[in-house]
Amino acid sequence: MFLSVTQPLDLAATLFSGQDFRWRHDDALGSHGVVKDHLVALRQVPGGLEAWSPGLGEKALTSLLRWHFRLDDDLERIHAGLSTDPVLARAVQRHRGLRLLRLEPWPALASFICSSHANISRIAQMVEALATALGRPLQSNALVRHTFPPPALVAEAGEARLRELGLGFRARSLAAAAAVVAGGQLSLEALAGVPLDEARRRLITLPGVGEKVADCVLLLAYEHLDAFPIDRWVRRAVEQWYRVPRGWRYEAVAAWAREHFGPYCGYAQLYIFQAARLGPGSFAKGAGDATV
DNA sequence: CACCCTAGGTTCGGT
DNA sequence: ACCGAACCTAGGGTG
Repeated sequence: MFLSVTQPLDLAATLFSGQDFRWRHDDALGSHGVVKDHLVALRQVPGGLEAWSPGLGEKALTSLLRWHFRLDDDLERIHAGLSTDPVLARAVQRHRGLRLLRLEPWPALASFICSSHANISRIAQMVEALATALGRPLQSNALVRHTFPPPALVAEAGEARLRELGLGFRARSLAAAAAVVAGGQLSLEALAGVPLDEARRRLITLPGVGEKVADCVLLLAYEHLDAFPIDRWVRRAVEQWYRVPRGWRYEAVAAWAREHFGPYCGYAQLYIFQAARLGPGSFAKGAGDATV
């Protein structure tokens, strides 16, 4: 089916920007991924998206995509608000169409526990291994993808099995966090609507979840657009571009960001992250000579 | 081809 | 409270 999209949308940039790790590119099929246990294939075409999902009607697929791509966010207005800052204005202009994604809490939490000390392709590899080994197959013709396994199954798999799947030292944390969630000691459902600080405190009680991972989950899965996850890219960027002092604690930088960028600082983080990785002026190895 | 280093962080042990 | 190091492993860079 064709889905008309009038909002700015750069599909490839959005899908592979390290928010969701379930999307893969395929020359023949376009991009395919798994959203809320549905296999979805997408291709960007003039005026919108060509979308396809086995077993989903047009109405259901439309609402699934509006949900995932946050098509109800008025991106133009958010851009305008952020563009009062000249540094951000340039990043927004360059990466126009890069959108925040909306994710389910558990897959997001598990993915970002895996993100520790790994790059995007490595994270995607771990997440895919989890799904392939423990998830339910979703098949259509030659294409097979898998649902993301629920907490109980990940807990049941245990540390040793997760290590076999290539998670390394993250296996212990993920198995333990899954057990806490599966056992009901921490309800991810009950976190919805909880204020940022309190939700953050609760998430951080989970093994493998620190400030950065908690903020990623809150931003992407709990509608906290004022969360500002700070990884090494973002920290380096704000230190260099905004003269934020080196050595500021995480929470000090986050407070500065909320003050400086306002209630949509989560979107600001997205563009800063992308600009830091992809330049110009990127800190990425070798990016400087290619793009400047 | 062997070796070194880093990658979207968290945790643990020592001041 | 505040640093510093270790932690698995894949992948790219260097000798």
